[in-house]
Amino acid sequence: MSTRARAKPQRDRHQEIVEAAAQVITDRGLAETRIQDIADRCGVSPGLILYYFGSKDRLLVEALTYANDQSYLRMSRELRKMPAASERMDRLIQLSVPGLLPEYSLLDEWALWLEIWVRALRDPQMAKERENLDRRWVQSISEVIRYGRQTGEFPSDAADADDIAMEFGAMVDGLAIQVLLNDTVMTPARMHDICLDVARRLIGYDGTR
Amino acid sequence: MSTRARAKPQRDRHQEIVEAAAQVITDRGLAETRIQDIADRCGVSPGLILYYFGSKDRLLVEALTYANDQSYLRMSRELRKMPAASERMDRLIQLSVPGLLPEYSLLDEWALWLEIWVRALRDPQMAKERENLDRRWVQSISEVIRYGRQTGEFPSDAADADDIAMEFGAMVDGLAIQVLLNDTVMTPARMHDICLDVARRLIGYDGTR
DNA sequence: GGTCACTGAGTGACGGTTCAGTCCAGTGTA
DNA sequence: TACACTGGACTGAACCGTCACTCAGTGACC
Repeated sequence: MSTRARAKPQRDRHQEIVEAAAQVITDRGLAETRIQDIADRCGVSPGLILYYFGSKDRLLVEALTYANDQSYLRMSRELRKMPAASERMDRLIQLSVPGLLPEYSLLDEWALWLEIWVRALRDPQMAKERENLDRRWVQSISEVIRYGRQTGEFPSDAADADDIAMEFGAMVDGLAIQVLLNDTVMTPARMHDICLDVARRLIGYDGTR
Repeated sequence: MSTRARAKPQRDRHQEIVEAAAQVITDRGLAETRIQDIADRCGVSPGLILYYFGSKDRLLVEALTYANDQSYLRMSRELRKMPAASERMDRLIQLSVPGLLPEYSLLDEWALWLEIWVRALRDPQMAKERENLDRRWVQSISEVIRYGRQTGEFPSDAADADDIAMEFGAMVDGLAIQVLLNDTVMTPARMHDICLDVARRLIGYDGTR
């Protein structure tokens, strides 16, 4: 019996699998992610995963970059809604602190960065991809700075926007790692304070905190 | 006549295995590290590894913390040799940039940090260990700052030494990740420049660069 | 003789990959 | 409308290499 109708309504399987994979990776970690888990999550056989992606590795890389892509786009969209550069900067900072906002915990997103980094150590394709992804994030910082300088909201006599963005972005990465790993000293609130502080010092605007 | 020694010269096997494990992890990555590899590296059977450590996991955690320990101690020793605080600070910075000094590439050390972080995501013991290790590094930064203030070499009117150290340490982490992953924009030299620059700005001393 | 470091041959589980075959939608044909 | 055929999505089971871990045994030393 079991005249199994095509259970799933024919949506884009490729997409569906990538999303499931990203989910599994955040849940169990890259090293503990099995094809079976991904298959289970979209109610499909392991064979089908390979049918679409050829190998586990190809899927993993795609899932990692896809997930990062998504959160980048979400932030981009958010920022564009704010008219003032200082608002954008403050929001950008909020959206960089893992665990600060209950509605966007970002813990998963940051955990995926760690996985990307480790994989990039030995996988040249991942290394290249990682650089692209990272560049984009730093760019959106420097865009906010330039935007503020253009509108006259930020002073224009400070350092090069790209340099500030790199420096600031690096600090955010370092702090986020600690927060993500549940450091007892570096809490989300403290990271948030530091970021606001440093941003204002580097860019030269004053917040309304 | 003295009794003939064992085939293996009786050195502390425990130690030997931990060192071999650390080596293998840096070579192949945590995920690709097999007991067999470690056994091979110290010319011993896989059984013996388990005989000493009970499980692979226990050995891995010990190896990761051990390796970190070693490089911390090495830096500590180095710094103590320098009389001037500014020299200490400059050396500390040199010893933080992966791939800057040919004699201490530090690439391995930083790669191990990445592995520690990922593991700490899901292993509470590793998370705790990671915090201890990290705290120590940050502390040695703030010690240098306090030392410089004590000797009058650094101004004492700037921010709290611990705060500066955390902030600076976080930035170093973030930059080091990029350098480690062969970023085309963030080279060792550039990271070095940024670090010197930021350190001088934060601490308020002037370098002789 | 007893203990301890150590070996090496298992063993069992796991998990990626393969593959032969099933099911079905669509298409062409009469 | 009925039927045959095709190609692609999908399954389930089997395959097979890999590894962590076990254990019975060995030889050296006290």
